[in-house]
Amino acid sequence: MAESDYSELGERAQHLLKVLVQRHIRDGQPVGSRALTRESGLPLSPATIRNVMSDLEDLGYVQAPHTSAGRIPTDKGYRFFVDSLLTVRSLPVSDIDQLKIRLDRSGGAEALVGSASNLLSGLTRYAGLVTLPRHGYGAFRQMEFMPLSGNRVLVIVILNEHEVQNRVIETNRKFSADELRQVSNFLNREFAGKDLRTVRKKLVEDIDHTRENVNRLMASVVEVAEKVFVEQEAESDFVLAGQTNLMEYAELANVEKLRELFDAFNHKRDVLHILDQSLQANGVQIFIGQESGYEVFDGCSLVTSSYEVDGEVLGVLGVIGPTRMPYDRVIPIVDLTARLLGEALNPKSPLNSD
Amino acid sequence: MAESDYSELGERAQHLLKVLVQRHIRDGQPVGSRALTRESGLPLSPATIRNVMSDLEDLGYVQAPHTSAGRIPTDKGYRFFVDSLLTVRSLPVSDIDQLKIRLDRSGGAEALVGSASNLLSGLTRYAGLVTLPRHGYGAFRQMEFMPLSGNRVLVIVILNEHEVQNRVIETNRKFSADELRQVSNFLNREFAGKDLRTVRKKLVEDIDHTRENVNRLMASVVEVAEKVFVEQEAESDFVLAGQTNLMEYAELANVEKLRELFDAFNHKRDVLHILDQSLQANGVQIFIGQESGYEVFDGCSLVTSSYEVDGEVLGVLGVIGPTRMPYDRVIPIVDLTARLLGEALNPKSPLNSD
DNA sequence: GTTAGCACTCTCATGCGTCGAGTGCTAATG
DNA sequence: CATTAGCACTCGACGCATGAGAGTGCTAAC
Repeated sequence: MAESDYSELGERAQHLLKVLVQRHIRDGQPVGSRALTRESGLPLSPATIRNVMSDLEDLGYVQAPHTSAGRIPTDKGYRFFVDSLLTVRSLPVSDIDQLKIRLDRSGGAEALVGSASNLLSGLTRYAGLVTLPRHGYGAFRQMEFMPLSGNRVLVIVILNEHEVQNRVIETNRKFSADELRQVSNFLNREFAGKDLRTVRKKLVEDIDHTRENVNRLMASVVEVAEKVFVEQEAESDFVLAGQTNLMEYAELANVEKLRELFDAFNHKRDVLHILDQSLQANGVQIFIGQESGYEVFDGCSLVTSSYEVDGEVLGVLGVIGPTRMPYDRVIPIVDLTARLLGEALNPKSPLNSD
Repeated sequence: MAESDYSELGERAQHLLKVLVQRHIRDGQPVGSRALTRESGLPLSPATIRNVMSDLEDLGYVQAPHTSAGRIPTDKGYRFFVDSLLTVRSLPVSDIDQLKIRLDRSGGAEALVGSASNLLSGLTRYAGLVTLPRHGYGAFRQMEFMPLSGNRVLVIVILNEHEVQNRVIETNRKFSADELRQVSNFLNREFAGKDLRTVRKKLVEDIDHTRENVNRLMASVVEVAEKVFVEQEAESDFVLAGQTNLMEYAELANVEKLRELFDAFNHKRDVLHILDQSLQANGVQIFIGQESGYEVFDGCSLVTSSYEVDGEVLGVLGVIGPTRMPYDRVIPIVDLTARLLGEALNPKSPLNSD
């Protein structure tokens, strides 16, 4: 049998690795040569299998916990499995329905994201995570100002039907309610719905035509608006659901390990860094074990996908669970959730009665 | 020695119970009769102690894990300990300083509450929890309404310099911007700065008074305002910090138990119910084990205190940890945190440069 | 009421032998 | 030359006995 693949692994070895990983995913036990002869479907004796296993071990795809146990896949083994050997199942209708029905579209983006996270964790029984969507398009719908005491002004930015942000800014002088009303009228008339960059350019052009002080206000208003968007971008955050699910899995069952993991969730930094990597790529991405560069995630895998609205990537979602995970089931769940979330976030979608 | 106490326990038994609990809190082991003779300071032989222990066991204050182990306190034993035997230490200056300095007063109420929760968990190495303050006390400064599409109206409630809340509400008919302006003018003129409860009472009175002659709008005003207030009040929630700290403690170290506990934190309902009980009482309250009525908290204790501004209770804070907990240290921490939080929340406080 | 003495109980750690699973190696085989 | 049967070997899991240590309850004496 000639090697039909460029890889270092022959076809037979690949097939055996596939069976081994599948079996190990199923029951979590080390897989012995006898079991493989039975399940591989190949007409090979255990002894032959052992030779192949020995090769696989030398190449780093599998390892033996101790001398007289079967083999379990290494991270490298899992990596090869998901990259080359995995055949993704199509999702059972019941799951698809669950996702479609139970995704809560009634609230704002935050509620939506929370709901998606819950669904992910519920369907997979792992921890679900979804980053909050960036408001990359940078358009506001309406802006209002309200005078506070002193020189402070409350700026309210209405992004869409559900999202409202507010900030208190310090201006260089006191503005009356009337003045502020004028400003907001002007801004809303001229710029509502426009991209923020356009707004700023236009304002800079107009700067001579308008009275000095009001202009200043507008400038700082635009600054604030920008801050709102930038902050949204920077303040990237994610919603975690079902982290306690992870306590069910034997491979993570020692308290030490779990604590590290939970702490990582709380600090968010490391998790966000990994999720960021997924932001660029499109489609489902898989991080196995320490591949991500973080020791904490040893023994864990992340299955992620970016989600997008109108072709623009707004965020990432996914699940985190033990590396020993039924990828063929988890991948389509993550994939579909990402698509549904993107759709639900799209104000133009026919499903959204905006 | 005559019984100098009305309780079922003689003085000597009480003293021995106290020493036993203290020792058990210190090292977590069952306490034997020999250890007690040594540490009690009483001129008694182990045999005598054993007799007393036997009595204490019959009465349910202590129990023996097995025949030939020492005794450990039961929940009832702990209860008696904290009620009658405990002498609270005064807090080391370093802790007081930590609390005073590290309580973050720069942000709004939410930031403050988060900071308090962190401090609680940091100082005790248990989980800290703080409910968000009810806004029932204060005055709202200003209210504004903004029409959105359909029957939706954006309601903005400015509570103080830092707190601005907004809600999107669904009204029974469409309001024009002018109508809404009238409404907010009316509300601000009549009620700005008034206590929210007064406002509500006044509004309810007005609804009878003016039902006939004033237009439909006014009725809607009442309804709208009511909705905002009610939602504010109902949204009782707490901020949890350092839950992973709990994974350090041996008595909670099995994953099963921890999971139940964490799930309880997530669902919030049970925890909130217990915290509510503490809302009535003033001063530090202690819930030991299942006293609270929830099985989940077996093996755990909550030390809570309500916090108040100007004599009005706004919320509850506390820590949750294993029942085997150095109460003499934890109690003053909770107590002081509650007082500091109340002070930091008080807009009239000289510390707050409002 | 208190105490010394003693038999008893229970946990925990240790060591030992056995079993089962699975391996690596070697020599035989088609 | 790849494949296979056979076999000795290794390792973890389990059950069992054993002994030490800690602490108790009971009884009889003080």
